[in-house]
Amino acid sequence: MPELPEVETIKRGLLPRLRGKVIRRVIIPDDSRGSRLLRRYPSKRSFIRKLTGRRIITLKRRAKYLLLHLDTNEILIIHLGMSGQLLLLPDRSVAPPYTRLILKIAAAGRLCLIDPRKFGEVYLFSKKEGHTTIDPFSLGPEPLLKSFTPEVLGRSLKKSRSVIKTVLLDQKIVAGLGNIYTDEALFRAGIHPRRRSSGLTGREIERLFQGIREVLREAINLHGTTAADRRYVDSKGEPGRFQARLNVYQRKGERCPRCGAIIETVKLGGRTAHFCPHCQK
DNA sequence: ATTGGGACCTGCTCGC
DNA sequence: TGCGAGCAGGTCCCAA
Repeated sequence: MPELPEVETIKRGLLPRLRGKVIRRVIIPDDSRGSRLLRRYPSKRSFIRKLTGRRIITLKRRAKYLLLHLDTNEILIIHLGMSGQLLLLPDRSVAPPYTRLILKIAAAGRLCLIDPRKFGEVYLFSKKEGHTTIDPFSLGPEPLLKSFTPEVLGRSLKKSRSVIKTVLLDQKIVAGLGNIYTDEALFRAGIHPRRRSSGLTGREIERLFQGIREVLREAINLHGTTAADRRYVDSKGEPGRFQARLNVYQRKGERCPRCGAIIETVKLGGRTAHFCPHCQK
């Protein structure tokens, strides 16, 4: 579900409510197949022990990961997978169905991670001495930072032999894009998703760079995309509003807002790419 | 070494 | 109405 703009929205919503607060209790509800949530963290017991009583210093986002910096040298890392939600609910509310993790936060409420499909994952990462940023996943550049430039993008695209749609989904190339925003960025750039990334011209790379930046900024401003199934909501349960601005994603069979041609889809790398056959060459 | 395909999960929608 | 197939915002793992 959540791509960069959705995770950014969740982070912004939670930051003022969680900053400086203490985690009083950690609950991982029983799961018949054990906790897949902690599949890369060695021990549920030590996870709970290390979190309990910790103060949350700040919240950050890296790509699609939410990072809770604790008053120890550790960071709680949350990834919401395909179907994850993070809701901060009042103290005495009942945990919704599919709640996989509950953090009881003093003077804030219950932070519930809800995840029907169990693709979400959490773990604790220890900050190394002298490192201010963490990067355990060898992620590529943050697309909204200054360090991301058309040249940086272009160099990565030249190296790959794959199709541009697939390459943009690779988190090592650009961190934070998913199926929605790759489709929308390619539309804005006028590039067909099946083009070879190494064959793009300098001008096309420039347009793609701008397209990525613009679509992410606009989506953040509108609090992300709540698609047809309405699964994505922010930490207060509010849907996003960017879906009204989608040009191609989930608009198969509809008319292109720019030229009126019928939007098509194609399967690439196991994902559905949406595009306008007239505007995207 | 890349890269493409399947696996991991569950719920929902659509067509027969 | 019922049922099975196919689909879904992501990432990892393994065989070519």
